[in-house]
Amino acid sequence: VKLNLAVPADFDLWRTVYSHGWCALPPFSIDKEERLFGVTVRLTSGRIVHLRLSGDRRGMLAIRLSEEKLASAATKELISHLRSMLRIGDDLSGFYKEALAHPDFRWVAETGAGRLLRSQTMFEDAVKMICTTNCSWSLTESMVGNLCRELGEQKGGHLLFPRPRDIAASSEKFLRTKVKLGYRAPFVLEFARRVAEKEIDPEAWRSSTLSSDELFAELRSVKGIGPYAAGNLLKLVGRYDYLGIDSWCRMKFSGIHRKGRAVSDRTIERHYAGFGPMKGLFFWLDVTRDWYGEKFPF
DNA sequence: GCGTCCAGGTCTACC
DNA sequence: GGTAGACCTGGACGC
Repeated sequence: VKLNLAVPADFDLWRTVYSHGWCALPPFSIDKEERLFGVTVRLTSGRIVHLRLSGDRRGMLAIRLSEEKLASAATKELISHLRSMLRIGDDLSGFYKEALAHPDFRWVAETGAGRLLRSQTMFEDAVKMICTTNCSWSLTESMVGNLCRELGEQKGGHLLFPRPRDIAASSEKFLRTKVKLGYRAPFVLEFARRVAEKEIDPEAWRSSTLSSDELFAELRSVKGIGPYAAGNLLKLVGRYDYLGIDSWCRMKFSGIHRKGRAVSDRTIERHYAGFGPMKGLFFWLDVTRDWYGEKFPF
């Protein structure tokens, strides 16, 4: 099945795909030769659908589905997930207006940058974020790949991220030795169990009416989610008032603004303090600016 | 080949 | 509320 989805004029598929590292982790995939973005989605019926997207036409997304047929309700659900993952409904016009006022950030509006790719669920985003902490990117890829292969599902060679109950049914030993989560294993297991038992509802974080400070505190109450992880998860629910600094950002900031000299987080905080509630997005785009000159940044 | 260091941090214990 | 030390893993680095 082929579908066309209308998107806002300022939406750019590849800027969104390469907004951060998630596009390199399953259930996302990139076909560089065909210039297609792949994603596998689980519908509430349990059906698994693989999509391949091309964004060559401005204002339109061309979608190819792995299915021969799909009922209209299922198609509607699929589109809804896609819009959420690609942040198609996010209104960035205010942000772009503000960006145009900063000479160093005019490129942001011109290139359609600023939509940060997210997973089908907030649970998946949170577990992946824990898997980025205190390790190299290659280890993050290994942990997420192992979670999908060992506990998720597969269809047609396409991996799907495990549900909370799939992880909850495993054990700390399995997560340590097979999935290679290391000391993160008890954190991920406890989080998955609390979500599976409906003690925590990560999906509600996306529409929470709490203030950002309160939501930040709630995210921090999950073991394994510290200031870095909470700050970046807030960005994935559309709140950009925390920076979510890690050593990679620190190094990039130092190269861009301090000639490579070591910088403290307080210095970085001060640098973006004048950017208001969108400072987290200004910060992230600043340190990833060199990605936007590349066809495939990684 | 082997030991050490540290990375896209966080927790706990202790002050 | 601030800080030291421990923590899994694996790749980079020095010897």
